[in-house]
Amino acid sequence: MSLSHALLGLLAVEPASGYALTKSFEESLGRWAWHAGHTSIYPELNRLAERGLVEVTAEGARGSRTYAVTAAGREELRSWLLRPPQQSGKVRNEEVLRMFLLSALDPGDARVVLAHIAENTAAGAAELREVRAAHAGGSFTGPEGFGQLAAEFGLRQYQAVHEWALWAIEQLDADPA
Amino acid sequence: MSLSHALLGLLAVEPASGYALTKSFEESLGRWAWHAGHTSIYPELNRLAERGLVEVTAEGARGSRTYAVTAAGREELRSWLLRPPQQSGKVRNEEVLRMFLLSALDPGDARVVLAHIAENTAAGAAELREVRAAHAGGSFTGPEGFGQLAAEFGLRQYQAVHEWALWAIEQLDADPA
DNA sequence: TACTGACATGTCGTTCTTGACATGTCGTGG
DNA sequence: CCACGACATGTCAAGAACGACATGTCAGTA
Repeated sequence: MSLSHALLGLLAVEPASGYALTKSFEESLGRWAWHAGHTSIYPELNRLAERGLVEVTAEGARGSRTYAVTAAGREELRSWLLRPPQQSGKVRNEEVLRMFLLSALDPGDARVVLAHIAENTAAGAAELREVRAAHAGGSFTGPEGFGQLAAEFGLRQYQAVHEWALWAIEQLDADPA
Repeated sequence: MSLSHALLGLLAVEPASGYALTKSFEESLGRWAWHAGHTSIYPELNRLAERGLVEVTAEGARGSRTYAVTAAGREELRSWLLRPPQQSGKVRNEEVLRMFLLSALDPGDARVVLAHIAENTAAGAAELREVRAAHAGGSFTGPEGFGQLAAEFGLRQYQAVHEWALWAIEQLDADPA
């Protein structure tokens, strides 16, 4: 299961509580790579702890527990990341699905949807340019690098989709058959 | 559930059997937008038929049934596609997850993974350039357009990730901290 | 004729995910 | 001092998805 690796990855960069991890999923990881709510995260953390891949390193206010990866967890994460990517990874993305199904609409409707996409991706790109600026100048591994690599990735992704949408509108206009 | 809309979308472009839909998921839709196996597709088709969104229009050899969307199904699909995209769409993508977790590796390992990514995306882009060439010249709505829009989308996606990987390697080389 | 591989559809138990519900703490502002 | 919102963790039932298993047809070929 990939959720376990997502958690190991976040904890490998920086120890955190279940609550903090949930926030990470909401704000960055979950928007791009792997969605999960707290109802999946807490039980999974307990399972990882049972398997000895993470451990509680501190307990704070309001019953919070800070988890960190163990040596075994770090090794498991490394071997997963270096494992040759087998084809047929499960992909789920509702936004991309909408784009794939555009051809099912008549050209007028398709133009509307494409215009929405172009607008949203432009807004997203603008947002990420600010994030990137805020993270600029740090090192590229560790917590700093995480933000930078991710922001740059998302930004390029948004730009690519934005340009694709503009291209598609152009095609529709040129070929109203 | 998005699976139902994926099926409606494919059938709206062109009537097909469950088997043909399964192939579509394996070859294009499932690689980019929404993964599903035949064990999800067949029961869902039956459910859609019960709800009156699709219907069997022909029965062929080996017990095959060709489905087509009904007027109600087309309306449902259209309203879903035009619906304002609410934030927090569920995303799942193991490959992207790997990219997000790169910062958890030491720079040497990260370079290896990034090199793999650069290689794979270059190969994927080359493959899609051929697909695009094969689909060139048709109309942009209907079955033809589906292939063209999708191929172009995937190609740009691959290119963006490829360039991101090269950029990331450059950053690592420039900043070996 | 017999074999093989693609075509074609299905069930079933296990596992995963989700949304609703539940509980309690702590800091801030009215 | 009380209310509120953020912090913090959890359970549970319902629904969805996956892998393994199951069955049968049809065309080509050895």
